[in-house]
Amino acid sequence: MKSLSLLCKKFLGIVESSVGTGNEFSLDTMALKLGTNRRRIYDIINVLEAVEMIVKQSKNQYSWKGRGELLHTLAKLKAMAADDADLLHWFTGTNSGTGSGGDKENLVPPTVSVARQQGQSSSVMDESSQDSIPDDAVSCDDGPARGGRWDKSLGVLCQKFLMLFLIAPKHELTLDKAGSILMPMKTLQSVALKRR
DNA sequence: CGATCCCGCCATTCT
DNA sequence: AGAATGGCGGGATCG
Repeated sequence: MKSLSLLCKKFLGIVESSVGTGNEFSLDTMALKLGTNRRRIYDIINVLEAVEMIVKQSKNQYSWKGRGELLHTLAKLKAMAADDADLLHWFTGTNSGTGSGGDKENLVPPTVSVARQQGQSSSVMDESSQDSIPDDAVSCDDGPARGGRWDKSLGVLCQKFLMLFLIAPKHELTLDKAGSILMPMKTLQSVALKRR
């Protein structure tokens, strides 16, 4: 009764019925309505934000974009994944897990480069042309939809995970394989810097 | 018993 | 400094 998946379903139910596409809602309100603490809401929001169903407006404020763009978002993620040579090689080459055929020896897990941002405000958006939004006021740098902390968050991890799924043969993936690709290799330094 | 998952402490990163 | 975020260890639960 407290699973994250159930919480997420309730979240969607509430946001779709009492918020409506294009409207805003506050994190606190959702926590209250769901009878849970803020911490859990962040988990849900991060994922929904990763698939662009939610957009952060300001602190504590988010807007519901609906499921309308979901397919487009997935398509963009898939395109980005298909563009990553290392990633493709990782799947086609010999390797642990779903072994298929074989040539070289073990490959070094590629570092999927999704939000390789230098600035901030990111999303899957990248594509090509300078399409829509002709600069203007609050540019992409520090618009209302802040983002300084987007990198290395549950959000990017979520997008990367989806990318793996989207290009995986038969759309199947083992947790071990996903982990080996998504988790950056440890170094003595990183281990030493571990908390405590 | 190993694999999963939830709770919530507390480090980070904003205002 | 206080508030907003969210990483992550550890205990609870599942199969």
